[in-house]
This record gives sequence, structure tokens and C-alpha cells, in this order.
Amino acid sequence: MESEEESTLGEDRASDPILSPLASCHILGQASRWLCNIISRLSYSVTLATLTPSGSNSSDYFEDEDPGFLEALDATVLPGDLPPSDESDAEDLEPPPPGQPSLKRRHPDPDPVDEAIYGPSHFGNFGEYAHRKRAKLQIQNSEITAAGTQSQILKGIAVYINGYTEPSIQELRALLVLHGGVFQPYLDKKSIVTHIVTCVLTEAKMREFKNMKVVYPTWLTESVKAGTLLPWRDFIFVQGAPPASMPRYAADASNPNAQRAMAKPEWRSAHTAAAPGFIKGYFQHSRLHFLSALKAELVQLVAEAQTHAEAKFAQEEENTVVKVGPDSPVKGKGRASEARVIMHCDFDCFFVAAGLLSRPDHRGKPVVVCHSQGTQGGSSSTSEIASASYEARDFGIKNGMSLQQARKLCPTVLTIPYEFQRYKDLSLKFYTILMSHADEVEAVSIDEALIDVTGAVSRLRSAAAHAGSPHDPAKDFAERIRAEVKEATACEISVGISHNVLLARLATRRAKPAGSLHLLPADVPALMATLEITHLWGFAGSHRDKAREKLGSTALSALATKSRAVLCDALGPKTGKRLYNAVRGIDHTELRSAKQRKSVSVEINYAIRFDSNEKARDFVLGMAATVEERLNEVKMLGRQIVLKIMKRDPSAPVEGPKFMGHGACEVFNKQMPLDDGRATSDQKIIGEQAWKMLKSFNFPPAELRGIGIHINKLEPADGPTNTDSKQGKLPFKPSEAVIHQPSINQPRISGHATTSVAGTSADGSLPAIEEVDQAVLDALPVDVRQELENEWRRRSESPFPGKAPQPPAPPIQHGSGPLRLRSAAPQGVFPQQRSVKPPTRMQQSALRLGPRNGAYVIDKNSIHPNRPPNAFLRPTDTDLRKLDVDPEVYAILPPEVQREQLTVARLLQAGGIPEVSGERLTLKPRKYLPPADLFRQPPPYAKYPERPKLRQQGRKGEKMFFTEADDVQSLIEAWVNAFKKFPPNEKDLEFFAKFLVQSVESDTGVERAVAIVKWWLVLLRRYWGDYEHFEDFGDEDARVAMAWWGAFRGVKERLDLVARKKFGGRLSVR
DNA sequence: ATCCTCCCCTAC
DNA sequence: TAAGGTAGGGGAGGAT
Ligand SMILES: Nc1ccn([C@H]2C[C@H](O)[C@@H](COP(=O)(O)OP(=O)(O)OP(=O)(O)O)O2)c(=O)n1
Ligand SMILES: [Mg+2]
Repeated sequence: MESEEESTLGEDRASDPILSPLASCHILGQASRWLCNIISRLSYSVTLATLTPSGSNSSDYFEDEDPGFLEALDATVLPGDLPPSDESDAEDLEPPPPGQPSLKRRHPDPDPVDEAIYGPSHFGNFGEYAHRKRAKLQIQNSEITAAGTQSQILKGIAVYINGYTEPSIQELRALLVLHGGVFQPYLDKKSIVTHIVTCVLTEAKMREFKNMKVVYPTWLTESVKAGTLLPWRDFIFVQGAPPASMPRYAADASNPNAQRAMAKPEWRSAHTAAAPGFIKGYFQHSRLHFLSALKAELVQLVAEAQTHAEAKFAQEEENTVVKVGPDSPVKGKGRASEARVIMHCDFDCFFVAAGLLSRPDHRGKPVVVCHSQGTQGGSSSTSEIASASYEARDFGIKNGMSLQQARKLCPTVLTIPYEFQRYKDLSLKFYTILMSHADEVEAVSIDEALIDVTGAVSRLRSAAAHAGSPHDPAKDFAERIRAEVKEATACEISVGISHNVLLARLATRRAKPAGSLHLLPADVPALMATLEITHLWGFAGSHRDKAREKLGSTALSALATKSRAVLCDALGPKTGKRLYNAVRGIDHTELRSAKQRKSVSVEINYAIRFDSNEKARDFVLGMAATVEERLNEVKMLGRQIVLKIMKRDPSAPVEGPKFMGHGACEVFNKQMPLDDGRATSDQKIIGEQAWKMLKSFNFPPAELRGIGIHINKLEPADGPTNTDSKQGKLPFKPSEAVIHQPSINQPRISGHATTSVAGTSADGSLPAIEEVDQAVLDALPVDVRQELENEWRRRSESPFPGKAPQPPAPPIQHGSGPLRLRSAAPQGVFPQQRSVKPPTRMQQSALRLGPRNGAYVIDKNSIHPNRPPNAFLRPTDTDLRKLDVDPEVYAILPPEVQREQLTVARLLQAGGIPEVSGERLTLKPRKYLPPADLFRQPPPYAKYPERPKLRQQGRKGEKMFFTEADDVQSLIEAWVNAFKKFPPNEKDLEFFAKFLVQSVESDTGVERAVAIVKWWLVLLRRYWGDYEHFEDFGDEDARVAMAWWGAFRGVKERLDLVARKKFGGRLSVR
């Protein structure tokens, strides 16, 4: 499993290993991963066998084995790796010789580099392996019979206990012996040790045990409690993490509150997804929906502003070049090779900071934002924490954690409610300021943005050079932005500065809280050497696991030694390249702006509890209505629907640990064309289709845990739609339509010609504003900003839930009138729709804001007296004509196309890109703190407990390989565990069957298929031998048993069918 | 090689 | 009580 702290640095990894860092809610049935893995391994093992000239033939592969072998196979603890010779089975537990991680085994035919790294494969053949296994078995069996123990739960486990543990070493030893395990007092070559149990590890021990299975004592205690050997991975030791006080096993726990509530029918019909109006209420309260929805708006707003700004800039650049000459620093995108200055700006604990504005008494205390308030829920609230104050983080509380966990860490933690409207207001202020300074802005989220300030810093730098200032102009600029944001919002942001996005993001983490940091190229290697792969943006658990398993390390220092080819082999071509560069501090990522939408979706995976198909159907239709709204909002139609269903994993309790959560689920996607391939947004078509698809799964409604409708293959809704007219990316429409509510956009473009050009960056306006700003705190500049912010707010509100219930298809009034009027004031924390304000003059505001920038330029006249650095100005018609762009045509283009046109036009006209001074001020090198202090806040979020997860390694059967972390032993453990209590997972079964069929069809795979089926048969007989020829649906056990036998017979039949075609006979598995 | 489809994964 | 959404990147593996 992945635990959150694994992806954080050293001492910061202080969280409960039961948590998962994945924000994703796809908690898949673990069984399917196990199967993938098992099959990977098996295909490999048997491939080896077939390479061995053993003379065995396919139908009697195991024929010569005594029956005891197969029967005992599943009960046996297999070695962690295939033994190359007669050495102890525990050889894989020995630390590898330095520089030669012998545990990393690959299939023969490795790529040359890997070959060099891993050394030659030294697998024995499968037959030899089998015999050795048998020998070992006998030894074990004799031990067991001699032992006379209480249970055999820990059979085959040989444990070395390291250092101080809780429970004590004596207790653990007793536990081991009592349940059939072996206590190993020594760790040397002669002792067989399958696992190391520990609560703490020194750095040295950490290295020593790097390739061993190191677990918390809870693995043993919880296994005994559970009466079965739990997967050791669930209890894997993580450096810096506390001993798993709360069992990982909680993933399987049931929430008693939920059970109680669900027992009452009236509660169910009022509070689950079957309740009337559930969807609307849900989205009003969902923070994640809020984040997603607002991000989309911000991206859109920035794109529009930037589009027009670029036209403006393009035109001005032309002038500038003429006026100032080629040597002048030039801002923005036109520059040829000057190093960029990228800033990453992010509010500190944003939701908390916003909430504290009206709760000054809570400052300095551990505070979290969550739905549960006061003492609600007591110590058992599963309410999720959206944001934790830095004081709370000192206790180990993290964003995404449940309140009950937080209360365990800090019983006095204070909770404050969500205030979505306030977050939005603050965010708009924040973006307003950034846009007034930056050449380019990428809206990352409500509280976070990337800005390219190359131009502004460049001007500052040359000004500073004149003044002989020793300061870093970039840092000065960042501090200035911080101050402005603080003034406008009373909240702290932190700013990371560097020459690319990757490094700017890294810098931010060190800058936090309430600071800025300029990461200079010279310091990059030293920093990188201290980092883990998961510290890089975009790399998380899956990459870390792959790195660990395929590359032998998750440390960037180690990964830096790998060739690009090796990284690509392990992580895929794109990701491999990205990592290869990232490790070297290289990142060419451009700031991203709005692209054409590719999909529109609605998904709810919370409180889905249906007791009838009717309820489920109503809900699906409600979801369809919601997608239609969203499609209309962006004026898109879709040709394809994807229905996403989460269904309770058969192994998961009916009520999982999180109150009304989805728990462990299997996820199913089904896609179909909509309306015979015609693009539509019609909720009736979508709803009926979705319901048909859901029905076709044939899932009991009570098992559903999540439903999503995704609409793909989008195309613009041409012409006036029959519904809402919200702003969207509708190309080739009359400008009124493009400009959504006419009142606002109309003046924006045409009015611009009069206002903006005249005022253009009139230097004169700047000092005035600055003065007023400083003299009277909330005077003119604030007004100006307010105007702009209000404007944005007005424009960005409509897509939010909380707006008035919409008639299905109100006729649109082009040209006038409020966009949407609310009939009633909805409750909830979501920003509410306001009535539309009269048009404002955004461009004017922007212009007046722009010059504020100039205040930073010490000697303005020596730079660009006539050009405001603000890149977010709209082009006037005059601007456009200068660029040979027809303003009327331009006006009706979607922002993306507008941008493109402008870029082309600008390049054509500029004829060349002015050279820029590459001069950099050399500043005193920065010392890096040790990793512990490097990042004060670990990035990942404590999430839901996750089940064991094994990944399929490599690409094809041919390329499978063993690693120390993913060995046969684990697979058997996993397999056996998966078998015990539950019916087979449908997807696993299908995958498994398909794999076997393919094996039989291929000429080389018959043997392995037969071996696997035999093995399967042995397992089935072992657990449910009584049911093999017996029909009994009595109890739950019988049901499970019958399910497995049915699955087996089904697969066997399919295989026989294939075999008959191919060989003219059935497969013998007896 | 390059495309397409079906997912998983990531970020906030 | 609680509100675990959402879009896009990209890998795996098959079709062309
Ligand atoms: N699992 C999460 C993570 C974040 N958020 C929301 C609340 C956060 O305040 C906001 C911004 O996320 P950040 O990752 O920027 O976290 P913070 O701003 O809270 O803290 P900081 O940026 O100081 O680390 O997004 C959330 O609801 N759930
Ligand atoms: Mg933040």
C-alpha cells in the first residue's frame, strides 16, 4: 500500500501508514491487482520452465510430482526469490553487496544498461525450483507438527525483530511462536528471515534493510486478530512514520454510525443519494466540486484577459523595438533565449487563512476547515479536513485527513466551516494582482498560480543594476507581490521563484509559509540530491512504486545515475524523459492556458445507497440533467457517453470506514455513442442511455457506490442553443453570443479603442495611484480593483451551483437582461449567484491597474516610459488593424483562436525577436537546509485507507521480472488471502480467463496455463473441496465456494474449447 | 511508427 | 452526518 508519509521528506513523514496519499477515489478491488501481478509472475516463471529442456510436455507438467507438492504449494512460504543454487531460501533478505543490488532480477534479454546494473540473471529452472520447494516443505511440516501451537496463522514467517518495539520483543516472540511463526534472534546469512519487524530504523539500518520486507509489529498483531495472515504490504515500514497505532486494517472496518443510520428507512430516504434534491445539495457543499468548478472559471478568465493582452503587447512591442532599440530588455514571450523568471504563488493554508479573517481569536492555534463543526462527531467524525493551519500541521494533521484522525493527533484542534464565497472573492483579488504584474498567468487552482514575470524582473534588474543594488530583483518583485496580496486579502501567500516551473514549485515549498525563495541554477544540483521522486510535481505514488521496484531507488540522487533509456523503460517514454530532465533541474514546460474542452462530466461517489432500481434510475436521470446543464454552460454537445460505475468490492463491508463513503470498490466504465452518434446535450437522451447502460451491468442497486456520466467527443453547439446562454467557447458566433452577456463584453472590445489607447500606460497615472494607495489605505486603487474584481466575480458566478433552479430551456434573451436571476436565496456555503451588475469597464480598470507596476521600476524613464508592463490589456480595434487583423473577425473568434492569430500576426510583423540582455545578477549562493527543513509541509494528503496494491510490472509476459519487493512469496500470500472469504472478482476472473485462453492459444503457453489451472484446482480443493461435486447454497461460505467452483468450471470450459480446436482434446489437469 | 481505446493517475 | 469532483496527461496494448 502507499502511505502518505512515504512521499514526504525524512522527518516530515510523520503520519499514519494506514493512510493513502492518493486523492483519487478509485480504490480498486485489490484482487484485480493481485491477479495482474500473479499472472505476470506466473507467466514469467513458466516461461523459464519452457526454456528449460526438461522434456516435460504440456499435459503432464506436474504429473511426476507427488500430490503433496501441489497441495502444499499454496500453504508454503515461498522464498522471496527464486534461489539460484543451494543457498538458504532467505538469501534475498541479505543486504545486497554494495553496488550490486542482486535482488533486482530481470528476465533474461534485458536492455544492455539494465543488464549492467542488475547483473546476470541467475534463476534456476522451474523444475529445480519445484524440487527445492518440496524439500523445504517437508522440513516445515515436521516443524509444525512438532510445535503444537495455537494456530498456524504465522506459519512460514520467520521474523527478526529490530530495536525497540511496541509491543515488546518478548510479546512479539510469544505471539510468533504461538501462531506458528519463527522468531529469529539473529540476522545473518545462516538464519532464514522472511520479515523484519520494527518501529524505528536508523539511517544505517534503513540502508541495510533496504531490500527486505520491513514491517510494523501490527502486521503480526493484526493478523492474529483477524485470524488470517494479512498482506505484509499493508504494514510496510516507512521511515519516519510512527508505528502504525491504528491498524491499516481499518480499511475493512465498518462505520457503526453509518450502519445505524442506514438501518432506518426514513433516514435513508432523506439523506442518501435517493433523497429528493440530493444532487444539488451535494454540489453546493462539495469542496472538491468547488475547486474543480472554480478552476475552470479561472482558467477561462485568465485566457480571455491574456488573449487581449497579447494583442496589445504585440502592437506595443513593435513600437518599443523601434523606439528603444535592440538592446533593451523586452518582456514577455517574444524573447529569444533569455532565462525565464517563473513564480509560483500559493496561499498558505488557504481555506484556513480565509476563515481566520473573521476569527482572529483562532490565530496561532491548530485550526482546520471541515464540515463537522464544534464537538460534532466527537472523536469519531469522518469529516474530511480541507485545510489545516500550520499550527495544526505541527501535530501531524494534514489536508485531506479525517477529523477523527486529526483529533487523535491533537484533541484540542479547532474546526471552522467552509466559506466558498469568501474563497472565491479572495482568489479573484489574488488573480487581479498577479495579472497586473505578469506577462503570462497559468491558473492552477483557486489559491495557486504560475506567473511568468520575465519582463517585469528584467526591467527591475536593469534598474537595479543602475543603482548598484545588491538585491535580487526577482525576489524583491516577489516580495512586492506578496505585500500586495496581503494588503488586498489580509492573507499570506508564498512565492517560489526560479527559471522554470518545476523549480519554482519546489522553491515554493521551501518558501512556505509566508515567504519567498529564489532557487538559482547554481543551487539546483545540491537541492536535487536531497529529494525524493515524489517531491517533483506530477510524480506521486505510482511513480515512486515503479521507481522503487524497477529502478531500485526513489531518491533523485540515485535516479540521476540512470540513463534516459532506463527511465523511459521503467516509467514510459514521456514520464521517463520528464524525470530524466527533472532530476537535472530541467523543465521546458510552458505555462498552460485554456484549451478546447475535451470532456464534460458529472460524478458523485458519495452517499450512493439505493434500495431499488427506481431510485437508482431517478438518480441517473438527475445526473443526466446536471451534465446537460454543464454542457450548455460551455455550449458544447457530445457524441459519446461514458458511464462510470463504482460497485462495492465484494470483500469490502457494506458500510465502509468513511461515513457514507464509497469504500473499496470495483470500477466499471462503459462507453457508447450518444443518439446514434449525433452530438447532443439532451438530458433525456443522455439519461435514458445512461440508465440503459447501468441496467446492462445487472448490478444489484444496493451495491452501487458511485455513478458518473462523462460526455466525450465534444463539438461546439452551433447556432443558438435551445437552452441557457452562458459564456462558452463558441467559435464563429456573432460577437454578442461570444461575449455571453452582451452588456459586459460588448464594451470590452469596442469601448477599448477609446479608453485604453488614450490612457495607455500613461505614466502619469501610475504615481498618482501609487500615492493614493499609500496615503489612504483603501482609496482609489482599491476602488479600481474592486471594480475589476466585481466584474470578474459577476462574470464568474453563473456556472456555480446555488444559482436559481433553471427551467429546462428558457428562451435566451440576446443582448440584454440578467444572465440568471435567482428566485430564492439558496442555502449553503457556495457562492451565491448575484444579480447582474451594470456593465463596467474592465479594460479601463486594467489599464489603471497596469501602471502600478511601474512603481517598482526605480528609474522608469530609463526603461520603457510608455509601456506598462501589464500584459493583460485588451487590444483595441486600432491595435488589431496594425496587426492586419480584422477586428470584426477577431471579435467572433474564440479566445484560443484569437491568441493564435495574434501570435502569428505579431511574429509576421515583428519580423524578428529582439535580442535581450542575458545579464544575470550574481547573487550570493544560498545554503540549503537539510531536507527536514526543506519542506515544512509535506505535499500529499492523508486520504482513505487503501488496500494492498500490486501493479503489473513490465509490458508483456516476456518482460516480466521479479523484484525483491514483489516476489513469489508475496504473491502467494496475496493469492491465498484473496481466496479466503470472497467470491471471485468479476474483472479478475475475466482477466484471468483471457490470459489463460491466450496462453493455450499461443504455442508456448500451454504448459503454463495447465500449471496455473492445476494450481488453481489445488487451491479450490484445499478450501472448498467439499463443494466440488456438491450443490449447497446454505450459508455464506457455501455461496463463496460455489462462486469459485463455478468460476473455475467456466474458465476450464473455455480452455477446453480452445484446446479442442487446437489439439483436438481437453486439457488434463488432474 | 502511429493511431485508437480504455483505463489509471495526478492535482487542487 | 457529510457532502470522496473533475479534466487532462499518458501508459498499455491492440489495430492499422
Ligand atoms: N485534499 C485537499 C487539498 C486541498 N484542498 C483545498 C483546501 C486548501 O486550502 C486549498 C489549497 O490547497 P493547497 O494544496 O494549496 O493547501 P493549503 O493552501 O491549504 O496549504 P499550503 O498551500 O500552505 O500548503 O485546496 C482540499 O479541499 N482538499
Ligand atoms: Mg495553498
